[in-house]
Amino acid sequence: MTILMDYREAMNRQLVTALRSHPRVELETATLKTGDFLIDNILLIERKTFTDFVLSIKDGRLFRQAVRLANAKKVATMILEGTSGDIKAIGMKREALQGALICLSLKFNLPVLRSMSPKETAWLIVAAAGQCTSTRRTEKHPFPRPAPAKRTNIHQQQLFILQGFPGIGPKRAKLLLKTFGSLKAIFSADPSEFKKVGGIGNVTAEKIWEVIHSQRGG
Amino acid sequence: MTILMDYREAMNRQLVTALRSHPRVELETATLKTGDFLIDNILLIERKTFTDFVLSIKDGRLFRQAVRLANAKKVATMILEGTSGDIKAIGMKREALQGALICLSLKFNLPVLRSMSPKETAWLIVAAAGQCTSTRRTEKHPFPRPAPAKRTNIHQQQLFILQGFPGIGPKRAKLLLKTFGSLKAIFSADPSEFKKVGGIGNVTAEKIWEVIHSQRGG
DNA sequence: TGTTTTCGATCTTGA
DNA sequence: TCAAGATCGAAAACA
Repeated sequence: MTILMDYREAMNRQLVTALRSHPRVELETATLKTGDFLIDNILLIERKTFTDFVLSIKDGRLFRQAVRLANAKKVATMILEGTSGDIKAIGMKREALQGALICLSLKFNLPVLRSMSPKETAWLIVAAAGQCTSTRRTEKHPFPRPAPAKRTNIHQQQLFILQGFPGIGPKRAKLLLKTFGSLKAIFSADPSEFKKVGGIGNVTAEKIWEVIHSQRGG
Repeated sequence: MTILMDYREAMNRQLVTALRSHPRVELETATLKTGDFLIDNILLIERKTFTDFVLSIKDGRLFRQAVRLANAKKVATMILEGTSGDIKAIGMKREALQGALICLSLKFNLPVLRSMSPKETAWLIVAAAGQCTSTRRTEKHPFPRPAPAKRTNIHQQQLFILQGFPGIGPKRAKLLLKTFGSLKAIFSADPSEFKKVGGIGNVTAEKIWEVIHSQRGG
């Protein structure tokens, strides 16, 4: 079994030692674009300590990573490492933790395994790899992935585009889309119709209309 | 939110009480073929105590259930209820537990959530249902879009907006604007017209059109 | 199948 | 110390 390990993880002595101690494991260091471990090009694993976990929630990194893991054409999982003492020390509310786990598991189809120590993390990696590879030998895909809950949200993209207009931030973008229903309706509206939307005045309405209708060279 | 609860779970007083205490929850008892809870016909949940869990591994019931849950066209998850003390009391080895969790998560694509008590199980059910049913959660906090450096030039603004569409970067944005002349013309075009622009093919054309015309709730 | 474009990530610079 | 800009590489889409 060949484990490609991201170079960052290579600095974790305990984990590396534990992995090397497995006779069937061949460990290589590489630069992985997504995830921390790639086993036999089948199984993709992201390892996070609780501290990492909390930080990556705060800066929104967690969910971007989750999307990418789910989109990779691999079996993907996250291993969350730490004890209940760690959670308390960080000061994370249990509800917040559970909420994040629900989101990862159900919205992103990314299962989360729990580990108490680097040593157990190593064990989990090997065990998971063993189950995935053996699965592959017997049947190709025993159970098709449940409906891809992933699928980038069109609504989100529409809001994103609206925010490109001058004077339009998240709040007004949401109001506009709610009022008009679709981007097409917004792009076909008159300045006077914009002003009916709360928070948009004369100046902003005119600017938006101008950007939409301005022709090349005019 | 309507929760269909299997009649066997109805005997769990603590759980039922906790569920009823949620104002938005409408609780009904039914005979479910698969799983223990079905929420809004979207989310399917199997609840197990550690004791159940161990027993159902031994008699092979666990994996048959997992197959059924995975095959149901719903978002499915298992809630494992109990404390670490319970595990010890049962005498289950940690490796065996982890092995089973790996199998459920990766082989059967059935994520497992952990709960300490019936009360927390109720909380988990409601929270999970909330995340699965409401796409509105993202509506509340749209991600802000980083603004461009210069906003003075109208032409630049138009290009910036076009780059908000999927698959559109600087090159294609410029080509689009050059071909159609104004944003208005682009937003009124058919997918087939997009494809005439060099560098834009089927996939991108359809995506753009979808973002423009997609209506709220459809 | 080869080439181009986009997109995410990292690195760097400057406040 | 953090944020915005430039750079780089990989994946996806085009032809």
